[in-house]
Parts: sequence; structure tokens; C-alpha cells
Amino acid sequence: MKNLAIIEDDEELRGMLYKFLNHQDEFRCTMSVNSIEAFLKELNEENAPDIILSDIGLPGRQGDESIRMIKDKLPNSDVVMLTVHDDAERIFKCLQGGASGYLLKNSPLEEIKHYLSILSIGGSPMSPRIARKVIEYFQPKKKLEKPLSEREYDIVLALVEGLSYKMIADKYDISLDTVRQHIRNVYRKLNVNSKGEVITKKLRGEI
Amino acid sequence: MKNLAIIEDDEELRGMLYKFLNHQDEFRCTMSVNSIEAFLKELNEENAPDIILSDIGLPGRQGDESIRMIKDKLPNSDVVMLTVHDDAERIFKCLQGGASGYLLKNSPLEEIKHYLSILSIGGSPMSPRIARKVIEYFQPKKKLEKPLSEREYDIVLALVEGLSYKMIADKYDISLDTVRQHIRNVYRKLNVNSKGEVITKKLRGEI
DNA sequence: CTTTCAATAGCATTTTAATGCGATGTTATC
DNA sequence: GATAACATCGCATTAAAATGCTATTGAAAG
Repeated sequence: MKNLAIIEDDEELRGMLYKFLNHQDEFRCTMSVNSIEAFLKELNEENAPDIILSDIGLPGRQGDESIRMIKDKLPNSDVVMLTVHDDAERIFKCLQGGASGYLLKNSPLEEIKHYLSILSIGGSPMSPRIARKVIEYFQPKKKLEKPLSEREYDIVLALVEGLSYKMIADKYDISLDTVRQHIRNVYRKLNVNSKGEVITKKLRGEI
Repeated sequence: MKNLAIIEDDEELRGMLYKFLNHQDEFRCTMSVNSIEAFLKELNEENAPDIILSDIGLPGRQGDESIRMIKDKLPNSDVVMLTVHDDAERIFKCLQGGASGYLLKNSPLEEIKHYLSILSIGGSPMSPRIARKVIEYFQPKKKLEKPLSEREYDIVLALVEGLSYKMIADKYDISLDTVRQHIRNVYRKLNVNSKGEVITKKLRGEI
């Protein structure tokens, strides 16, 4: 039996969620409020939730801010976002803020219940469309017009690891000038002119 | 009606999947093979699949290699991995290789069917435990012993964007020496001594 | 009221990185 | 057998970054 808090400013939806979820054996709704402020105010030892189902689009707040405020008070709770927004930026901000799941508001109540029960088996509830966005995040956005050679790629990886030119030369047993030459070529192919830009591109999956 | 290919070396499991999924209205199994090699060999215009359900642990191959081989031939197909492995590294390699979904083998047949149908609505099938791993990827691994100040954080973000000290000074309307000072402090707090390391740490979620 | 810390700034020095130019040998490809 | 792409190396110069040291101001904490 998990304690559940619902934070949602749409009275109708909140009422429905409360009524439905509170009837389930797995959950007990100890809080049902319309804002983060109300949530933090009402919070006490008795009603401390294991799971917080929270709207993201609460007035005057960024969504990921809300999560941070909650996780700050309840670091071991699972915060599940409930939202109509499926844009990549919002999703990632929330995930970085510590959200344990991300559900779309158009999900049926039964499905929401099912998703929430996934938390108890160590999983993360995520609507399929959100999962798609997240997966796409990992995939290289576009093929390079000018692909890097193997050696050049080695050197990019070394840069990401924080190695200096000198250290790279030692690692691959080539001269410092050769490292310079390779890096020149990498810069030309990637159309950049600093180490930092190469690292950023690599870690963002653009290489 | 989607064409489906099953690549799985466990004969029993493959048989079950084939029999079950081929009976569904949504799918037609046009291929059922036990290796990537067999798959690529049998592949032709007639049986070209929209969805490939593939084992990851095929003998002598890395899993993500398999995906790349498939996506190379069929870039518009959806490759869904079916595996017992839930370690982060494997998952991310497969996602980077172009997988559209990632399911655990212990899922019931009905659930696998349900997950696969998610593809047709533009979603990504992902077992909850996998989703958890993926979400955790985005979340800062550990709290910094020495947290960065706001200004320092601004400057870290600017470094990630590829700005030079001079550009950062202009951007925030402070002197070059102040930028230097902040960066010094960031290096001390993060225990590094180059721009590149800061960028890598930031993009890996360690800040 | 002192101590601490963030933010600002300056100056000097050394190290590293970025770039221009030229060069040789290998391996594919046409 | 020319052409192109890759990998290697050298030298020189300029630009940027890293670091050592010092110092002022304001705000928060004790």
C-alpha cells in the first residue's frame, strides 16, 4: 500500500484521479492539492507520500522547478509527471530534475493506475510517445557529410576523456604535430575551431 | 497490417513468438530466423519487414552491431530488441545503434503484442525496468560536494556552448579576468584542470 | 561584529591550443 | 599511373587557456 499525492490544478481531473486511485487496493491518496505551495504546506509526517503524481503546467512555474522543490523535501519519493506536453526539452528538464516517470494526460485512468504500479517493481512509468522521444535523444541526429576517419575518431574520444595533445600523442605513440594535424582535419570536417565544440558535438550525439 | 520478422536463436521461444504473433490481425510474420546472417540472406522485396523483433545476445555478436547491420539495409524499419539483459551499457549501445524499442524476454506474449502495436501510433515499446535505466541516465549521478554558484554554472553552460573566455566576458558583461577567476573556482570545485573536462562532466550529467 | 563566501578585477607567467605552410609514404579507386 | 584520402612529421607563429598571487565589495551566517 503506497501513499499517493496528487498535485493538479484542474479540479475536475484531480477529483477523478483522486476518486479512482483511492479506490484501488495499492494506493491511499493522502493528499490532493492544486499547487506545489499547497503541497509543501500540507506536507507532514502523517501524509508523506511515496508517490507524487504531479501536473507539469502549473501556473507560473517551469515544471522541472516543481520537481526539484519536491525532491528536495522528499528525496526518496517517486515523482511522476502528468502532462499534455510532449516536447523534448520539457521532458528532459523534468527527467534531469529527478522525475521517475512521465505520463500523458490523455491516458485512461486504468492505464495510469497500471503505470503507477510499475514503480513498485522498480520500473519507470512512461507513455509510449514519451519513450520514443527519449530514445530518439540517444540516436545520432544526422549523418556527417564528411565522416571522420578511424584515427580522427580515436582522437575525438581522447578529447572527450579530457586528454591534452601531449597525452594523446603518448597514448597513440605519434608525434605532437601529428595530433595537431588530425585535430585540424577534425575541425575542418566538423566545421568548428575548438576542442570544446568537438566534445559538445560528440556528447550530444552529433558525431 | 505490418510485416514482422523474428530473429531469435532459441528455437522454442521463436516458435512461440511466431505462432502467437502471426495469429494477430495486426501482424504478418514474413520471416522467422535464428541469426542476422540468415535474416540478411533471406531478405527480399516480398518479405521486407516493417518491424524486426530481434534477440540481442546472438552468438558471437555484440547486439548493437546487429542493429546497425539491419538499419543499414532497412533504415525505415523499426528494430525492437528482445533480451534478458538490462545493464545500462548494452541498452545505450543498442539505442545509439538505432533501436526503436527494448523489451525484456520475460514479458508475456500478450504484452509483447501490445508493445509492438505501440509502434504504429508513433510510440516506442520499452519494458518498465528499461525505462527506469534510461531515465536514470539523465539524472545527476551524485551531488557535488562543492556545489557551483549560479555564476559559475552560467559559465559552465557557456563553455558547453563553445564560447571562449573573451566571449563569455562579453556575454555577461564582466572582465576577462573575472571569467578566469570563476573558471579557476569551477576547476577547483570539480577537481579538473581543463575546459574539456568541465564540458564532459556537464554533458554526462555529473554537474 | 567578525568570518565566510560569492562576485568582481588586475597583473604576470607558463602552458596548451589553434593555425599556416610544407612534406613523405601508403592505400585505394578510377 | 594519376587522383584522392589517410596517416605521419616538422617548424613557426599567434591566440587562448591555465595558474599564481593579490585585492575590494557586498551579502549571509555565526
